[in-house]
Amino acid sequence: MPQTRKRLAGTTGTDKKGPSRKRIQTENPDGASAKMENPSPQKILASKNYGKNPGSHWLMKSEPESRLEKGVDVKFAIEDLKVQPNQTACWDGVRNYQARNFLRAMKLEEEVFFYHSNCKEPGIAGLMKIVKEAYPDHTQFEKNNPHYDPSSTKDNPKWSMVDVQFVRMMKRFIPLAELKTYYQAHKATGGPLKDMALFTCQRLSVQPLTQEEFDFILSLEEKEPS
DNA sequence: GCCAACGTTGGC
DNA sequence: GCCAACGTTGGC
Repeated sequence: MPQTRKRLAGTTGTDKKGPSRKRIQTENPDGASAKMENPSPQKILASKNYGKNPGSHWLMKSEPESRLEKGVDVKFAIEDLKVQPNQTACWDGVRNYQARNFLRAMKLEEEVFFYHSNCKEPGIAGLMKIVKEAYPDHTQFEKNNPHYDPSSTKDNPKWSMVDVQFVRMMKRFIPLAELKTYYQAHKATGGPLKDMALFTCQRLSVQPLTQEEFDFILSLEEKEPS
């Protein structure tokens, strides 16, 4: 089993600091209209049975550039997946409940966009598929792992992972900036990306896509970069 | 169970 | 390197 490290979402926050508190709440820049009309990300995700049906599509984020987390490099680019034995790796280290629940909903053979985050050019790099459904993430029990969770027990593991296999690179890299342009246009016109989780649930590292979102993004491969 | 503020995410 | 956004923590 390949041991790979991916950047994880979420905060386990196992070691709490001292009692000092000083952060001030950030103010909404446009003052008066503090309450947005937008439905909450949770409502959006809940409203569509995302991830509940067989044949769902997904997007998972990973960092393609080196970055140390507790002294361990969390870099994992699509090129790193490609050179694993069987081009397969376990997607470990997810420490966010919503993301974990999506991992647990994933079914064999479902397709997943490999998204490069926290890097020079963020965006969708390629396609992979689920080759093993959710099982306990071993890194939660490893004291020296950056994603060690002392609150989890082997009897009742908190965190799950899946195995993914490389399918192919995108015919061209689909940059975040381009997706965002479509998202903003579609929000106004009601196009396929109007609720895309990449923008409505910005910090979610494992997220579902509708068939329409998935198909639209694939169609961008054939288009000129905009 | 509320909610202040902490710490992380991740684009820019 | 900055910092907005936001999920999580923990005092009360």
